[in-house]
Amino acid sequence: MIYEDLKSNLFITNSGSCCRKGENEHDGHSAYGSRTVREPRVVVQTTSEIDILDDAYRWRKYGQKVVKGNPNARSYYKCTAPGCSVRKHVERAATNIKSVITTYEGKHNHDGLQHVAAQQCTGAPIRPAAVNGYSSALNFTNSLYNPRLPATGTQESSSLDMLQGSGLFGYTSLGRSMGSYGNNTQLSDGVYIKAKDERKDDSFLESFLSKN
DNA sequence: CGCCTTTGACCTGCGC
DNA sequence: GCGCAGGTCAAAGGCG
Repeated sequence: MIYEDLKSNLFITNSGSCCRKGENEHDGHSAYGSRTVREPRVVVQTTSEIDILDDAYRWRKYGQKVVKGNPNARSYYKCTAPGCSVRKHVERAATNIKSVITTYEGKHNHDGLQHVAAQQCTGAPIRPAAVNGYSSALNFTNSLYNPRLPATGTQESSSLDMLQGSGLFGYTSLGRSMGSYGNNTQLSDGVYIKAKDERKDDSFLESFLSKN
């Protein structure tokens, strides 16, 4: 209802916009405030009860911050895979509590699915706490998993197709892992991709896709 | 025991 | 130069 302004935003941006100092350092280890985010950035906006869009990778939360203009804190996650420095930020839209904006930075240098598969084989949890915290409030439609949601479904669910269609992030397969959690991560309707900078998007997307 | 979340402090970049 | 805002680190505690 309210997500007028925010609705339907799944866009990929290629950052590097902001700053650039110390780009060699990568990993952001050398500097604290490494807004030196030079990696491709993908912004995914979903309409979901849960904060976390489970994407077949394991993430460790390393920080949380309240950003200006948004009463909802933004959470910072890092991919826990060794050698993988991909980060993501998750925040709820100020205007719509159900809108979850997830920003990915960097490229996974490993196979998320296999990673997950391994996790699942070993019985290791993938996204424990954060998801669990919300799971009770969910009805497990698991729309990401189901590529063929009934057209009569909600607006949110219908948007999935677009995502699936674009193959973005290979969410098609990611859904598998999501299925295991039963996350009801629904993308808002009219999801689209916006490439700010075409240059790296492709490789970035490819990397996402190739991992699946 | 290992992994993850929480939380406060710290650092950096940017605008004024 | 100063203050603000955003981003990250690291210690402590919790949970499976």
